[in-house]
Amino acid sequence: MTVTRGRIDKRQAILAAAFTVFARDGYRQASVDTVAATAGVAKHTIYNHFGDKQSLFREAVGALADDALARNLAAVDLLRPDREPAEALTEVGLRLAECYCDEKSWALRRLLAAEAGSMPELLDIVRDRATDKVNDALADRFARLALAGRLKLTDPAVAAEQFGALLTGPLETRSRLGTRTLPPTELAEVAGNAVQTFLRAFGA
Amino acid sequence: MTVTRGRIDKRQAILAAAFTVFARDGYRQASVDTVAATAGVAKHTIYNHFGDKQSLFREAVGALADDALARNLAAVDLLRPDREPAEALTEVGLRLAECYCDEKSWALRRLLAAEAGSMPELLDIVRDRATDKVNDALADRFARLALAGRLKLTDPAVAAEQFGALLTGPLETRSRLGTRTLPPTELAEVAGNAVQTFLRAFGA
DNA sequence: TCTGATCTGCACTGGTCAGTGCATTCTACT
DNA sequence: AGTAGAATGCACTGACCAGTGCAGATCAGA
Repeated sequence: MTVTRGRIDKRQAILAAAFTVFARDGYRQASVDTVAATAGVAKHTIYNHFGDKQSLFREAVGALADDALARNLAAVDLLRPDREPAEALTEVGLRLAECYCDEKSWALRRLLAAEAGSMPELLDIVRDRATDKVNDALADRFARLALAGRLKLTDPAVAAEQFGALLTGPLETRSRLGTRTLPPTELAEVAGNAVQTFLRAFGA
Repeated sequence: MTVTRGRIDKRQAILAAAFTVFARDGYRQASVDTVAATAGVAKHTIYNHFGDKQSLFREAVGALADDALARNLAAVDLLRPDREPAEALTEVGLRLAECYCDEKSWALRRLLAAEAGSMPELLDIVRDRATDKVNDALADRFARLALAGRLKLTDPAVAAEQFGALLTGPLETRSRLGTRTLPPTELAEVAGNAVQTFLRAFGA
């Protein structure tokens, strides 16, 4: 359609294929040839677009972070101050847990951990583009709930940090770093436990 | 001294060097030649002892898990039912946080995450030899405290899971997967926050 | 139809590395 | 002193892979 439409399509296809392959094989193990084959594209095309393997990896990770951000913010957005906290928190907790346990989210975290040593800037990319914003949004909602007298807390940021921890910690352990898929009932159980403890500590 | 003393010493030296190198370079990137050089040993000696690179890695990870287990259990052991829970929990929390933030512990977790896809049995090794036992010990202490009327909780295992999560979650975020070293004051802050929230939820 | 940019297929270089083979040396025990 | 198991040094194979070069195909817009 537009001047560079075909070019943009290739780029997207490459990024998607890249993440798939990196997620499956790991950054080092994955070969650019495999990415090219998966994307249905010549290896040269990849180098034309991204320069080298590392830049391709960075961009693929960034794209995934943007994806994750959108889904997480949509979940947090359900936490409106006029809703009953217990009910709203349970829904938000479950949604966030689902985001966190998404296959691609696990892959992203494993890739980050694997390459944190050699490419520490990756962590900043993901934090700047996703993690921090989700945490801020959650803290903002908590602050509003506190103002409305529906939560008792001194520091909304800490509350957000801990709500997240109560979800992610158990999920990480139980799903074995994402190598085991949790049944929906267990997801709900973890979210329920988190909300229960959170409200015991901070409920009005 | 004994018949195989020299042999055992070599083995230990290799395991220590292996973990150091794997921790620094990652499993794929690390070369057996580098491990041999670091251990001050011929490459052949490594293959004599461990067969191949993967087995060496497994054994090095297992040894680290044993180390970590000992230090974590020592921390949990401070939680005696006759102590004031607030005080004891704070001390235990801080100790556990220190264990968790140990340089080698971070390296171990990063290696696990990196290779979880290709060697899922690693996760079982570490869980069987360390994680599960620490959690069980903690749950056991919580159960005793509840019996003594010093905690109000329905499920000690869930309480232990969540106490751990309140520590590890914030530590993971703040230290950026272990790439940033937390100042002792921040460690204490995280532990303090965790204990405060935990006692708000479960304190008698 | 022409032109320039992009894409493709293929072959190639240079480098790394796991694992092996062999001849030699060391060490501990008898 | 003698012997067997262990350790060493070194050279080598086979495989994998990032990145490049080139010659030709494709497709856009003028």
